[in-house]
Amino acid sequence: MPERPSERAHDAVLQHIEDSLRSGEIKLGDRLPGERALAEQFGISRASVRDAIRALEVMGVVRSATGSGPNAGTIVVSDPSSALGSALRLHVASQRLPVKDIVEARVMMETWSLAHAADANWEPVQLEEARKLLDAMDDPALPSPAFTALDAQFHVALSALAGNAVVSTMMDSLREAIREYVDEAVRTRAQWDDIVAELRRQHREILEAVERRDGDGAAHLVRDHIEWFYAKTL
Amino acid sequence: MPERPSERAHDAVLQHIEDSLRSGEIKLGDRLPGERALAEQFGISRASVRDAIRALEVMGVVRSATGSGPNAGTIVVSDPSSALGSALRLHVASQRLPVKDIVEARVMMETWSLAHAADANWEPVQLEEARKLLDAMDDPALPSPAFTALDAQFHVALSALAGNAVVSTMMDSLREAIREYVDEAVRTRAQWDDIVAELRRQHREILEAVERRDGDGAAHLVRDHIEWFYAKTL
DNA sequence: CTGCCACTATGGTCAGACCACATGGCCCGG
DNA sequence: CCGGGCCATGTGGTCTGACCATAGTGGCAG
Repeated sequence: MPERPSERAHDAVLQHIEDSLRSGEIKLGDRLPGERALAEQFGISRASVRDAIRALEVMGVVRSATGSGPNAGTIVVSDPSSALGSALRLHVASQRLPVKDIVEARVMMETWSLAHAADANWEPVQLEEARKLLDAMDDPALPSPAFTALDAQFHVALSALAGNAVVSTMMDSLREAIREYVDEAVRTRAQWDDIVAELRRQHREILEAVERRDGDGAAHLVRDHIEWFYAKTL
Repeated sequence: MPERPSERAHDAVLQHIEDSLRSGEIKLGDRLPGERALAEQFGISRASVRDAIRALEVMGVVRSATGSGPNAGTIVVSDPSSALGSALRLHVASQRLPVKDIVEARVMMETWSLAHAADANWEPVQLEEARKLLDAMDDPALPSPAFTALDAQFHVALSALAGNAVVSTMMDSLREAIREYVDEAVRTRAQWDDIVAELRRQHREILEAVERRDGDGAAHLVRDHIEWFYAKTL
């Protein structure tokens, strides 16, 4: 198999980073060598190194910052949610992925999460944080974008109870992908106050179902909750 | 709204492309202007344009090719699966996303797909293509990587029956994220021939359940199928 | 001891050049 | 008139070297 399809200069860096990540040689929070150092190390130009870094940044694997000190440079983070969210958002924009399917997928994941949360081992503090989010959402003076942001955090917090990082990450991504879409729809919506009141009620109801370990009940409630909201706004 | 959070030079291009995508000004299959043209158009350097193009490429929104002619240049494609798959693979490598959760998420999506496929309107030709994949997998001389590749296609074809682009895309991504992982496990596995024989049997069984519109049956079969396979190999 | 400021290392951007590649048309020979 | 080979052209890919903006750091002066 003498195939060498990846002669691209920056692929070498990409491959090396991935291998180092897999072997544990570099891990979350570590700083990568500077771009100039990597360029010399691999015998390629700094521009090509930047290509690789850019790719990693888009995928949410690293974060770059200028300046000096411990917070500067290229640091290994792990933020799959926003990375996947951005990608999905663009594919929604290009009409490759219908919004309807996004919502449907979200219902699938969220019902699954709550159904499984009933049998999972989560810390009571997790539920408490979700409740604090609901308390914050009770503020009548809250502008709608702030409300929807808290709403997103609440749903992510709930889905995290199932203990599956992939599912909650993807849920977060889906939400992020259509966030602007939803905010725009909400902004032009009359009767927003009435909708918010109903959302608050439904949220409390869902939280109580989770609290009493009623997985099926919580799943049904959240399905109705999401579908009601999207029917009302979109 | 005097906010200018995006001072980055390449963000302007990114934003413009996204807007053009959303407005339908550019659509799938279109060619973007050349990098030099874009640089002049936005008053930035070609390097910054390349940063934006690279980001789009990583997200699976465009594809770049050298040379001239209709197949060269930067073309709008829409390949979310491989893009999300690559990103997920790296996050698995960095141990941010456990393989166990990937498999669990895959079970969730695939059971959902088959359960919904029973009520969905799919073309009989879709089932026929899935069957052809199974026929190809009957070849006893098939090397294991080719078998698992066909297996992946079969599962994607099945999940496509539910008619949800987001779910089948994510399923494909999950599969891609742990493909090398699975292939490696399979390669070092004794009794591979026996496993393949059982996989073939289960595949036919699943296909038949879908064919007779038995959604619950198909869902249960595919759950057992996936969990059996991963218990056997990983 | 304190506050200011130059120094330094980082990523971000720019400019201009050359390379590898694929096409399409031109030219020349048949 | 036709066919094949060759080169002009335009594409992305890479390289070089420079300068800018930023943010810690450490020394220096008060």
